[in-house]
Amino acid sequence: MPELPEVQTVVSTLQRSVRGLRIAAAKLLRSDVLEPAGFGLEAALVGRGIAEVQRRGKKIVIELDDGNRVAIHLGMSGRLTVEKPEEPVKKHTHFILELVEKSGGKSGAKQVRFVDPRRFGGIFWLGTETAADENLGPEPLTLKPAQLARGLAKTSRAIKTALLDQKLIAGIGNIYADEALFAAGIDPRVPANKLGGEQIAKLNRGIKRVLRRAINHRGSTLRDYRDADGEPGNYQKLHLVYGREGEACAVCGEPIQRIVLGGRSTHFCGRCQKR
DNA sequence: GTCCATGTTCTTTA
DNA sequence: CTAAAGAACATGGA
Repeated sequence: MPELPEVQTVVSTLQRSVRGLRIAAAKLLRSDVLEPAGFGLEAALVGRGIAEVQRRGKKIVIELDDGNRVAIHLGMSGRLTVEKPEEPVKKHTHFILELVEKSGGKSGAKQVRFVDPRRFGGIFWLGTETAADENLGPEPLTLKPAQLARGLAKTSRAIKTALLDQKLIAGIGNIYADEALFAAGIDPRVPANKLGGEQIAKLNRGIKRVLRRAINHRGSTLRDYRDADGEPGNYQKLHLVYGREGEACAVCGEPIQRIVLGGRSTHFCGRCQKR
């Protein structure tokens, strides 16, 4: 469920509560969520401080005070939440980090817990060498139109499908692809390499506008998504096409259509979005 | 029971 | 060989 705005919100809430803390314990409750398989994750983490928490595409990157990094991908149903150690451990909890103040104080211990029922997500040990970047295209919030144009020119897939390709642009998923195409007034079925320069510029602005607004509203909660404090997002209320099949388009009143593109449901307004 | 789901990767097809 | 299309992964909710 988490796309760039949701992951960014988790990272922001996490930064506030765990940056600078020391890892007192680490428990991997389900080893198959870890890559590389069999890596000594717990030993590598215990005793280290958390230097920084960052986002790259849809990945959460935790940087330790020794320069090593671990990435967490939430997949479709994953959550990374901060909880008190005495809180009951939820079903499908695969990993727990126990954190304490660096200056000894045993009070105020907290845990970061990774819960992921569907297990499409995972934990990736990056060490100091592996780039968090691997297989990821540019960040959409700082993307330049010429960069976007270069990526889109390389493929004849429908623009909607191309936007979901993380190697082309990192962080956009099914919700924001539909919303960005509506914002830009572009038909999701148009082949990516058939878009004109003006349309690409419009799309680039649409992507940024939609993602920024979604971040301001703390992401979209459809079912599973929560930030690190357990709070849902609000942007789902402002979706103009996603999940609104049959409802009147907010701009022209035409019913929103739903089709399937690249195996994913796709929502758009047949009147506002042109080829 | 059926269908669908905020994602990615592997396999098959053209 | 390569790009695109399709299937698969695992769980739960409607």
